[in-house]
Amino acid sequence: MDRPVNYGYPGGVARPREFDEEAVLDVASEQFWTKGYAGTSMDAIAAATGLGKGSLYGAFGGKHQLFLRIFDTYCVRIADAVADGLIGPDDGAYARLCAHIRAAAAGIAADQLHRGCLLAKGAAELSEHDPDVTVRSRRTLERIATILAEDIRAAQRHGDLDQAADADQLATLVLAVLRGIEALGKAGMEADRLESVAETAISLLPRAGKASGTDSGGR
Amino acid sequence: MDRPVNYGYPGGVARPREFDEEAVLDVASEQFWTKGYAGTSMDAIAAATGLGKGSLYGAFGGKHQLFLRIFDTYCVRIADAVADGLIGPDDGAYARLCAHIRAAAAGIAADQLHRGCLLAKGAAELSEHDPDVTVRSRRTLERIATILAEDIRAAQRHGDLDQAADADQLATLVLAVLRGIEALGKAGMEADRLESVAETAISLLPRAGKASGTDSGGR
DNA sequence: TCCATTATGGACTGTGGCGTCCATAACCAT
DNA sequence: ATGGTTATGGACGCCACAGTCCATAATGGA
Repeated sequence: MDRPVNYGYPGGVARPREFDEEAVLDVASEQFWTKGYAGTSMDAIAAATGLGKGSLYGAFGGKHQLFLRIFDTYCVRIADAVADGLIGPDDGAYARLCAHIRAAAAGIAADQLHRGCLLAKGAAELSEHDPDVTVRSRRTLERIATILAEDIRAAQRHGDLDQAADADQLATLVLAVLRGIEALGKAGMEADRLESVAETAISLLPRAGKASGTDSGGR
Repeated sequence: MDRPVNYGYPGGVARPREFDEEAVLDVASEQFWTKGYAGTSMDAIAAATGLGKGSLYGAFGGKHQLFLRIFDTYCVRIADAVADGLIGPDDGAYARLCAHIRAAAAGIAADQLHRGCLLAKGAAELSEHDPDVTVRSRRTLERIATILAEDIRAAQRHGDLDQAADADQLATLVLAVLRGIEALGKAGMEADRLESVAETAISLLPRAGKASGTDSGGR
């Protein structure tokens, strides 16, 4: 039940899978994404993939495990995408950051169905009662924040962002803005205002040489 | 069925309600808030209130209508709370804004159960497929944004915030940051980092007399 | 006291979903 | 061909839930 294929078989050889695991995961992912965890039924996945329930449960264990697996790959993919967009030489780090913020806002604004990000959706729906989801979402956000901070440090080294600013704090703020844009988008805010939020955020980033850095940090 | 009490009765007088409608709404609100819309059953509400299903349906119509009614009052309450905190004389407008941001972050950070805001939770769970919820959440955010913008304009008049900044855009950004902090909180980010996001955001507000206003807005 | 009207609460129905079970099928070394 | 092993797929059991129904209760006017 654990190993799908029986190597080192003592006497017999098992029947092989007839379906493409990745394809099934894609279909299931689509369902979870558009209809949420509670709104997606295993029967619907079975129907959409043409699989029988037995195969589904045999291959993935159950609804929760299936979702977790999809959630995992989504988290990795999205963090990888951020890394692809932001990691690079110091020269251009600032431009990459701006482009990333704009692209994120544009993507959310263009998402007519308000599906949003599966990470956010899954966290909002399940995180409260599902520690597995909480752990994964927090780790992913942590990774994204780290990448953002790294890019910000690069921009600081290159002289585009104020050296006095705390890169980690700034990164967390940028992350909050990105998640906030997503939340506003899901709440139905118009596309152009979402994009304007991105522009405003960019315009407030502490450019090098100017004042208003991180000084009177409350606490 | 519409009017609960029969005034101008033609022949008879109806039996009066035996329960406190507000109390039932409070209990139901608690359930929806902690367990979500899909996760809350009418049976659970009936059990928690001691009511029979007949009374519940007779008084509120159904699950969706009940939720909408709770959602409505929550939206009004939260927007009223923002108004209470932010509306006031120009002198102090900036301080009120900072206090509000800090208070929001602190509140989210202190929310051990990560219940978050019913507005955000409802929107995230239902907005995509429920136009009633979409409309209400968008209107509420709109109202909050307007209040924020008004306060920002007051702070500009008083000379605390840069007059050159677009108050509406700044207000939307602040709103995005607030919603973003909430999203990060629900995703499991630590309390002190959430509060540091608030401080960073405050420190980046365009203070009067300093540069870095809304100038090279992309596009 | 009787009546019209509405509230009450629990039984009941219909639907849908998760997970299991099992007869059958495909596989390959012997 | 046989046999041990795993895949397949659909029927099935079980449970939870939204909403309805109805016998009964409470109320004040006639």
